[in-house]
Amino acid sequence: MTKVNIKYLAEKLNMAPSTVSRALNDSYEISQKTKDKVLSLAKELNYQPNPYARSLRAHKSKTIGVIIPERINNFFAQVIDGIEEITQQYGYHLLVYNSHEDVEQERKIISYLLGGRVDAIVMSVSSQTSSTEHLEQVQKQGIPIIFFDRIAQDLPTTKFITNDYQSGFDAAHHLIEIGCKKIYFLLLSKEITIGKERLRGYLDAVKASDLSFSEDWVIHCAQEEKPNIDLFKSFLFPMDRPDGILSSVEKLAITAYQAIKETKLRIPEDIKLITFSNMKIADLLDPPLSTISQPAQEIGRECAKLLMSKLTKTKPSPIEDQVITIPSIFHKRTSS
Amino acid sequence: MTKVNIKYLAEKLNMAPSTVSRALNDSYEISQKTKDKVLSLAKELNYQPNPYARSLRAHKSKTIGVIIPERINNFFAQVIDGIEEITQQYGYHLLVYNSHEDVEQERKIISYLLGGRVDAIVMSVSSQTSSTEHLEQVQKQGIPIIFFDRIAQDLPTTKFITNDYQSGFDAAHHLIEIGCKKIYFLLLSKEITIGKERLRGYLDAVKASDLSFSEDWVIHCAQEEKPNIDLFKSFLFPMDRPDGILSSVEKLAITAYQAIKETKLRIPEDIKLITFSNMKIADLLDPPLSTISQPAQEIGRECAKLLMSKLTKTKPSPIEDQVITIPSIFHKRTSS
DNA sequence: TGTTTTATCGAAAACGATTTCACAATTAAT
DNA sequence: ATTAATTGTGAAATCGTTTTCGATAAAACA
Repeated sequence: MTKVNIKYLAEKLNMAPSTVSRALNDSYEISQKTKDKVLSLAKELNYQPNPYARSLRAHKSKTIGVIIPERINNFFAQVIDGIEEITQQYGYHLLVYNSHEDVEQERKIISYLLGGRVDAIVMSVSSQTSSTEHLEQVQKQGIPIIFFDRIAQDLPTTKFITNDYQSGFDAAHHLIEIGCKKIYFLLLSKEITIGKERLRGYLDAVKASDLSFSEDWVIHCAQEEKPNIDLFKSFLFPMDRPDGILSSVEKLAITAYQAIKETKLRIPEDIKLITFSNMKIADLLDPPLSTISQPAQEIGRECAKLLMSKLTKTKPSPIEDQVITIPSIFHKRTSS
Repeated sequence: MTKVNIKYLAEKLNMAPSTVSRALNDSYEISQKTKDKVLSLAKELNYQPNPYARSLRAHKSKTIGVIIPERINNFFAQVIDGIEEITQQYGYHLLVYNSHEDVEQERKIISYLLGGRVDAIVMSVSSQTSSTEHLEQVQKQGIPIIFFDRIAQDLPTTKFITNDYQSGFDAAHHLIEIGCKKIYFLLLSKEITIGKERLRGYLDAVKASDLSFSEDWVIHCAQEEKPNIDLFKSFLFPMDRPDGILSSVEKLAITAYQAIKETKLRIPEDIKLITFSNMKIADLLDPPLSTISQPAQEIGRECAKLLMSKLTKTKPSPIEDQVITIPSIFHKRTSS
């Protein structure tokens, strides 16, 4: 199989490669007759331009790097769908990486992307990420990087988040209103911004009430499921157990459901539960789970729109340092 | 910002670019002293090789294209995690595309990938895909392509599937054994292989029993949720409703659960249900849902292992035409 | 008729890394 | 002491496109 490239087409047509290239790109300098000849042969031989030669020449890869901390998660899957929906219209490709909530992995991935493999990066940082040197590096290299959901607050760039503080406040307030006296907050990591913001909302709501809040209502959970099950059971069995739980991430709420099932406590009679989650089937759980769901696809679309507008402009304006908030929606179901 | 490339390093070091390149690649032809000088400057200036220049030269992209029909789906997410786990060890990157169960999209994606953007493709075809010309094209171009789960049967390549026939048979048999007299089979599309195989297993189990099977037990569903809800309700309300349902894909089982909820029928007393699904939380549904779950990550790993072994060999042997079966696991829960 | 536009195309450089070939300089062999 | 082999490096070609810079011929103008 001889690979069909521009030079090959040029030979066949008895023309210069430059002419063929221009014809393929519909340049005004080329006569219609020549264009027709080139295009027809190109189609006949099924010519496909080499993207790497192009990228090398143009210093553009038409590729976006996407880094998420977890792939088996509806929220992130929806965000990527949203990103793809837009980028695909502009002929951009998506290189997707999973950091598995691991900073080291995240650093490695970033280093892969530093050589110009992608034109921009959109990411949600791992729950371990506290230092952001590796992310600053990206900016220094001149590669646009934007964040969503779990953001690197200090980096001067655009970040898309939901109204985490407000949602945390509202959810806690709701639990208080329906009679909870002791509301635990499940936290995956102190590092990530969303955790902090949701916690802040919860704290303010609790403190604004006349509940006797204590520091140990905030539960610092592990990444893995096993230790969390044990942890949850340890506070569910005693007499002074909580009567409400607000989970800052879906994963922990699922584990809590499982732990509660084992204790024979009833939801919502004995204990009420609300979680941040983009699960599709919260309705079908036993009992249906109250959730705060994020506009994931829209977040993805907004990220992509911003990047596309920046990247396709000939005069590349820098990405503003701003935080854009897209509100979440609270779905009250039986669990609360 | 001056971009630091090999030529720039060479100038700084007063050496030829070729020497620098060789030093960076740890060539035996270069003295240790020179290597040290080059490496230290490269590190100092944070040199990153340009992947596109490399790819152009080497005719290799170190990139794998992954095409799935649905992103918000645990099965496919797990498969990709499995693929990434392996490919990442070899320094390969993943370009991920969602065909949204649409052949046209699928064709478009394939055409993007034809120009040598990826070294290989691993995919699961859309439920609409009946003709496979576009997939043959890929092979003609010399790009290895392998399939998993939803395979293109006629293409001579390696395909990874689960024991769909057997699982279909076993699930149907199980429903018969626990007393079902009228078992409907939910089919997403006649086109896809897994649907056909699972259906075949179901049919054989039903025909081996003394149930009075009728063609209309096989329900051809739509892609969207709305019409399916109506469709399901239309056969759930009448007196001659089924007392068992076997769903060939998760999505349809979820919709069925919702429809059943609206009819006030009880699961499993009035109607029993089993589905193919990789849902993590089948346990937490109301009632817990019996599933046949596929070893998704392992499928992904096996796909990637095969490709890596083929691609990293200097003497590239062709990919065999074979079907590799990795068995699913049946999880009996309350719904059956 | 002579000069300037305009239309159409080709030659060659460039993108950044790798590799083939060649060539010194040094060391080993005869 | 002369030749052969070895070691370390540089020059230049290459991968496939795009683009700059000309070049030619035809058309338009004076």
